[in-house]
This record gives sequence, structure tokens and C-alpha cells, in this order.
Amino acid sequence: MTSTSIPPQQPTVTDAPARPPAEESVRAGEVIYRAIRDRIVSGELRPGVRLSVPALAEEFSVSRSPVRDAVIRLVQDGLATETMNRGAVVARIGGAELVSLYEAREALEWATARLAAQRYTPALRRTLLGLLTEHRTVAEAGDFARHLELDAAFHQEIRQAAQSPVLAQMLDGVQGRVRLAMRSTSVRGGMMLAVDEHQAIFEAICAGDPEGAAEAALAHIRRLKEVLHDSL
Amino acid sequence: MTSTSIPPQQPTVTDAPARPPAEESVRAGEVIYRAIRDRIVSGELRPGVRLSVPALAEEFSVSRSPVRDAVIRLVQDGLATETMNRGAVVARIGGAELVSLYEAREALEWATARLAAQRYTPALRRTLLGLLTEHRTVAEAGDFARHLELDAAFHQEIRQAAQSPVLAQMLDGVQGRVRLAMRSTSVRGGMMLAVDEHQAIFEAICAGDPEGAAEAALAHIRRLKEVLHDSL
DNA sequence: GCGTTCAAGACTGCATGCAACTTCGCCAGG
DNA sequence: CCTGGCGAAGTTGCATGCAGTCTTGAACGC
Repeated sequence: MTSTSIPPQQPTVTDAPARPPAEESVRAGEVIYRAIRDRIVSGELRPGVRLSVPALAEEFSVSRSPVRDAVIRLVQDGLATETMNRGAVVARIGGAELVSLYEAREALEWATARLAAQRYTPALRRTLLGLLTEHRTVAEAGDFARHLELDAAFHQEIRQAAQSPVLAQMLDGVQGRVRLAMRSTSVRGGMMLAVDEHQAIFEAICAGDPEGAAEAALAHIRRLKEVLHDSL
Repeated sequence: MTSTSIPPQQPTVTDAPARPPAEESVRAGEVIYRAIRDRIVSGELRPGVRLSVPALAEEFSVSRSPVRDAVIRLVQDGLATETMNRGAVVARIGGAELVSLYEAREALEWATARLAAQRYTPALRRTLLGLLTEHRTVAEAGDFARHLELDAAFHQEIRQAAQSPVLAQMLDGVQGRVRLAMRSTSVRGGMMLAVDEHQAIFEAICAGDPEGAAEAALAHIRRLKEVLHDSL
């Protein structure tokens, strides 16, 4: 008899009707962390905006504790900055830090492309080819928003293929902060060039040429860095 | 002249109009974070050890709140892992993750050495030369502990000279986790080889040869990775 | 009119309370 | 003796209370 009496267990109406074994439970703090993070990288929360713990707590209908946890994690990610007794604000990524971010991205994409080439699989080729094809079409059409998405997807695919969790995590962090920085510094154009450079990376990967892939990725990011540097 | 409200979007001058005010925070959470972090990387807290919030709170004579904040940050750093309702433990860095860490370190040191060479100053040369001299003596004497310190100091000096905050932060994170992983996997030896490789990096940096410095750093870390890979 | 001062409000950071969950030791049953 | 379930203790994660600090706004003096 498993259920003679379950005194203290309050059948609080969470949402799941019946789930005997606990599975992936989600803390409130985790949900809120991801929610605020998405708002920041998506631009819904602009740099400089205050991350008021009481306000966010009420908005998410929770107490201040999990919100505070989330804010702490965002600060640790570099997506927010806090000053003593003054709370946290969405980080302002200055020009210097943006350059530094790209210096890091240069190195990380360089390493990632090499690993992706070393761990090449036909499935990767298919996926990348699909992305490249659509990307070229989109670039010719001049759809900048979609261009950004496909650009991100291309790089994401490569860093998945690299199978290096540390590199992937670092690139995620860089990507988030770069997107945040781009809220201030919008550099448009160069879509076709990006596609061509992606193509070069793609070909080197598929050719099983790690060094070539690394060099192509390096050249790609380095050019983006130069573009950025010129616009500052 | 108190600004009535935050100017929404101001054509930022890109420089620091506000910096003078005090910034060094002395929050309890910050102190505790650094204290626990030091204990982890120094090996005082071994992988798998539970980070009990109540116990640490009593030890530091504070409430559980700042301790909890510190633990959250440690988890975000990858120095601890937590599972739902089971708290956090000092992270166990497995072989796969250690390899991944070195893949990342390879890229980061590669980039850092290049930047250090580009931003070379005579002061850097003096410092590195001093470290190298002592390092060679220590290596010949076979003092492994001191070797580790000097090795870390050498790389730290280079990444300071690179003046890239993002790269520096990432390398700090990698360094911490690598040290943590070394608590399980002790790979000794190769001291003299390391000194020779450091010497090569040093000479390339002082020669104002960014590519050479990058290559030398890459070869250095890559060899360490190979040594590690063989011992797994 | 303009600049200064000061008090009310709001928020941060730490302390503490509380329900639920996990773990461990103990005891009954086979 | 070993297996299996039960109860108690300790923790976790969220909620809430509280003092110190910063910001905002308006009254006040010049």
C-alpha cells in the first residue's frame, strides 16, 4: 500500500495532474532568468534600463527571491551591470568591449570551425547547405532581419558540430552580448559578402580541411571586426 | 543640475563621463563568493563536496541569503553543479569536459598571445623575462608546485598585456576549471619543455611578431592538451 | 526666478520564516 | 541476515520582514 495516508502533501494545483517520479522540475528562478535573458538579447529591454527586482517580481507573480537570483546570474553573464545599493541595469556594451568581444569571437569561431571540420558528417553538410541556399536567396532579396537569423543559425550549426561544450557556451555568451551591443551600434550591409564567406567555411568543412575551415572562419569574423572597428 | 530623466538615446561620446564614484563593493555576498571560489580552485574544497548553504552561512557568520547568492554565481561559473532540491556540489570536471576546456584554452591563448605581441611594451618584456628566469631555475630544481605558479603567472601576464577584458575573463574561467579538474587528473612532468615553450612565446612577443607568438602559444597549449589526452 | 535643502518614497541587500523535498537511520517482515 | 518501507532530521527554494541607502520632488531661502 503506497498511499495509506499522505498527511503533509498538499495537492497544490501546479499544473501536472499525475507525475509520480519527479522529472525535470523547473525552478521559478530558472524560468525568470531565461525570460529576462530573452528580453535583453531580443532588445525588449534596452541597455541602461533598470532591472527592478520588485517590479519584475510582481510582473512574474513571484516573490523577490527568484528574481534576485535571476538578476545575479545575468550580471554574472555580463548582460547586466550592478552598482552597490543601486541595483542592476541592462549592460551597455561600449565600443571597447565590443571590440574585445570580437577578438574573443575570432578565436572561438576559428577553433570551432576546425573542430567541426574534424568531426564532419554528411548530415552537417546537408544542414549547412540548406541554410546557405536560403541565406543566399535572402541576401539577394535584401531581408536584413532574416539575414541575421540565418547568419546566427549557420554559426550555431557549426558550433554544435564541433561538440565542444565549453566553446559552445562561450560562443553563446559572446553572441548574447554582441546582440545586446548591436542595439546601439547597428551595422548593416555586407550580406552577400557574409554568404560568400560562409560558403568558403562550408566548403572547407566538407572537404575535411580543418585548417582551411579555421582560416575561413577567422577571415570571416576578422572582417566583421574590421567593419565594426571602422564604424566606431 | 540634476538630469530630469535618463536621456533615451544619446549619441554617446563613447568615453567615460562617469567613473569617479566609488565602485568597490563590499557586499557580504561578494566576499563569500570569492572566498568559496578560492577554496574550490585551491583544492580546499574537493570535487563532489556539498556546498551546504546553512553550514557556510554559519561559518561566515551571515545569513543564508548572501551565501545562496555566492553559490548561484559559482554554478554560473561552472565551478559547481546543482540539481533540483538537492543543492550544489563542487563540480566534477570529467575527461571530456577537460578536453573541451583545453580546446577553448588553445584558441584563447592563441588570440591572447597575438594581442600581447601587438601591444608589446618594454615593461612586459622585463616582467616576462623575470618570470622566465625564475621558472627555468625552478624547473631545473624540480619544484613542481612552484612551476605551476610560475606557469600561471606567465600566462596571466600575457593576458593582461593583451588588454582584452573578454578574453581575460574567459581565460580566468577556464583556468579555474582546469585547476579544479587537475584535482583528479594529476599530470606531472614536462616542466623544462614548458619553459622552453614559454621562451618561444616570449621571444616572438618581444620580436613584435604577433603571428609567431600566436603560433608558439598554440603549440604550447596543444602539446599540453595532447599530454592530457594521452593520460585519459 | 533660481539654486539649495530636506523629507518622503522606493529599492537594495541581508535576515528570517515556512512548506516541500531528499536523505538517512531504524524497525518490521521475510 | 537481508530486504523493504517508515519516520525524523536536515536542506532547498520561495516568501516576507527590516534597516540602510539612493533617488525624487517640492518647499524654502536668497
